Amino acid sequence: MTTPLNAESAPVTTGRSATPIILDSNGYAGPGGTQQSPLLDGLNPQQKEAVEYRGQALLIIAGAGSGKTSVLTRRVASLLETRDAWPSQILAITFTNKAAAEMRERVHAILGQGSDGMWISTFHSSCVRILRREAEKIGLSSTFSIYDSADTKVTLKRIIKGLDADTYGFTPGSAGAKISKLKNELADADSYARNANMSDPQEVMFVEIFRQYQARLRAASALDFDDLIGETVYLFRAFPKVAALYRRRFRHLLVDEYQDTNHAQYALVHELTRPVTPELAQEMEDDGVHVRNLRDASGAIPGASLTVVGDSDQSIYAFRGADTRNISGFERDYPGARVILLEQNYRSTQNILSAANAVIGHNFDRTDKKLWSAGGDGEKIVGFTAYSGHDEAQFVSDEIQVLHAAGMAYRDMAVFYRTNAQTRALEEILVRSATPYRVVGGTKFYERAEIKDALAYLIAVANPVDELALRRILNTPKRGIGPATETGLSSFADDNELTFRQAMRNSAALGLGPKVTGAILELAELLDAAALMLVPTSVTDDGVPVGGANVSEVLEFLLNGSGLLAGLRNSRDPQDEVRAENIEELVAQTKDFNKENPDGGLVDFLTQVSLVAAADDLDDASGTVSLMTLHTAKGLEYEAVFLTGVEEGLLPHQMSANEPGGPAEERRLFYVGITRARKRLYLSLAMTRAQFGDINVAMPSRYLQEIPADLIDWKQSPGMANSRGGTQPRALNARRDGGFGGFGNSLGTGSNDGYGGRSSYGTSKQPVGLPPGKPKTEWANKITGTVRDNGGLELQAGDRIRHHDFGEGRVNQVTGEGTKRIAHVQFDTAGAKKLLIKIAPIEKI
DNA sequence: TTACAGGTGCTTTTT
DNA sequence: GCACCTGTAA
Repeated sequence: MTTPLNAESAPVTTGRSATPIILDSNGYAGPGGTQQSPLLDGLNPQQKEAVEYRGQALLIIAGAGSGKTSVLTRRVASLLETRDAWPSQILAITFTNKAAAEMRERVHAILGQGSDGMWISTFHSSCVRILRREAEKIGLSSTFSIYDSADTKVTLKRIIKGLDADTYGFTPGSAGAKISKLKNELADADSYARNANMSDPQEVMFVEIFRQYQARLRAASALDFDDLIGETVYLFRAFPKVAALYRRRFRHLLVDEYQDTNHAQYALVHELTRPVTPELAQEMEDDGVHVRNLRDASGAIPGASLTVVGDSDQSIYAFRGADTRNISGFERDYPGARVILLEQNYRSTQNILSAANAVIGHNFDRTDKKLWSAGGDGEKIVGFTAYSGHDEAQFVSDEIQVLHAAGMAYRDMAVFYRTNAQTRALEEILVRSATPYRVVGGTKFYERAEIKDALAYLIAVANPVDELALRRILNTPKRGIGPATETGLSSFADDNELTFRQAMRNSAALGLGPKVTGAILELAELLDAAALMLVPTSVTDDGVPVGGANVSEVLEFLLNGSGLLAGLRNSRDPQDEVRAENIEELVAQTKDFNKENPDGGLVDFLTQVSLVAAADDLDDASGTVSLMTLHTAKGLEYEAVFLTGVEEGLLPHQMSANEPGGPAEERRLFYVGITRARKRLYLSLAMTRAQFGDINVAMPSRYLQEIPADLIDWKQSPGMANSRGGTQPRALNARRDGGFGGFGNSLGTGSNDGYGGRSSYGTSKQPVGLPPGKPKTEWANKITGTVRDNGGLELQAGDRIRHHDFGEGRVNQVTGEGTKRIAHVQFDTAGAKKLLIKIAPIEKI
């Protein structure tokens, strides 16, 4: 379950009066006396200073595993304990809702008292909260919808179709990415148009797409993810008095993961920490807003104190507009800022840290920072080169079982990968080995079609002008309302300046068939009736409305009235049974929501659902292995980490190659992955990887050779590359003394015998490796021409073969063409495998 | 209007 | 390998 939305705290206009102690020129006054606060127990000197420092601006450079969360939490607790702040004066911004919930809990645990009124949430949640309050000021309904990327895509698709913009090469994806990027820079269609080369028809078209997109969102009273930040900045800039109220309220701002803030978020932080001018402060006072005890000698309200925590080495969201200059320019932006470095690592063994340091050291243009641990070297990193993605998954699964047998809980293990597509092979194998696992993020629950359908009903009730939601449910379940009718309704609405919903109510005027008209009216009435359910039946003396239906009641009413659930239940498609169960799960979630948020309304529920992050649905209590992308892994830690797919093209990813700073960002991603591990780290790669349904040969990642050889114990090494040929990435940190086959080498010559490097078994002292030089001779004998197809090996069903590792087996079938011919082999002991004939270590017998 | 068949293109990461 | 799109038949 996700983090409950906090009950709304007191509105700013009635906020409690503030404590006068905001600034302390000497830093920290201390909680009195010589006694050290228990808050500082077990902290090192740098951490202590980070907790106790009092001043306008503080930058904490926190290396991975340096106790950042603990410091941040204690700092908040300390601010409260020393009476430097009331809870309601604190705004702490975290990266995920989960981190926010954790922080809230820990502050509560430390202080044992209410942290009520404190805002601990993500950038997006905080902004929604502000925007819902101030919505009418910027021409929005307070029940505005929040569009996710899928909603954006659908909207853009319609616009592009309407403009025939695909002839200019625009796709919903490309246009969406560009718009998002601009919004992160706080640009809008007009400002973009002013600077664009408008003699370029493509630019003109883009501006038009951008304009129409914005207009559609407006008409639907909707904001996309980027707008949530951008519109809040706009609100503060356009309405100084509104901004002043929030500046007055939030006296202490704390921002986690500052290296991942984009320009819009940076601007937001700036707006919130700006001083209130004497004139404005006076105006507020005249309006009856209590500010006197906050004003300084000049009559102004000084800017709030700002604490940011970050680590540029862990910046992995540049593709989303994150700009590390925000962190590197902090001292320039906030003159007199204090900078504290946390370098001692409390998480990982020294071997893991040494690997991490070595890797990240290859990024230039960074302030050198070396993590160190007092915890000893620990185990070596385990390396494994698999034959295929499935083989790799098998290795991971086997090792998980070994660790588990040795007493490690499943929940303490995690498997990381670069792309979501890699889960397929992993899941297949984990299911087969009955390993309990869960995919964190991935295809998220709320992104499933049936869930989006059900939610669209709720959105249509909460925000009646949202055309997107209405059109989604118009013919779901099937009501005989086809695309022709849908566009008919839409243009009818446009022509008569009606909303889509009003057009539905007036559908009789369209002259459609009685059946279709009836279906449209029935849906409109259902939604109207649901909206009525929400209206409170009475009001208490304090003005609190009572009697309105809660979220689950409305949802169940809609599901029954629309027949959505019944339709799935009665379907003969077995998949629909699962979909029905998912909807039941959603109903259960609304009931949980009611319980956890007695005051929460429909809009609150929808907001919470819109803003869940991948990492939020992590349930620490579940005894399962966690599978997730490297991006999702940030901020988490595990006893044992499997970092899979450490291959060229995957890590670094192919797509990053053209982007400026791409390879460096990929390296940081690798670094983030490594530093998640506490005790055991496994790096694995595959020599072939299935992609887009066919199989490709993969190369070991360049980052592997950046790790000192003595830190890795290769169970199966990719082998030593290549002294001849020379175009391929060079030797990995395989042991130099052994005679490894040349994985990279043989690729370089356009051929491959498969398991060049299989001869090494890491710590094994047996001379299993081929003598140096011998492999070369062997290849020299075998290689004829540029491409060798495993010596021209022809296989057909029925043939017996011998495999280097799997032993003997029988070929059941041969599929594919040319270099991608695949033998489906039933091995006598190793089971069924698919092998790429060209490179598999096999011979016919 | 719906259902289905066949073709196409695609994946980096996410609030 | 799959999701999505398009075109066709009922």
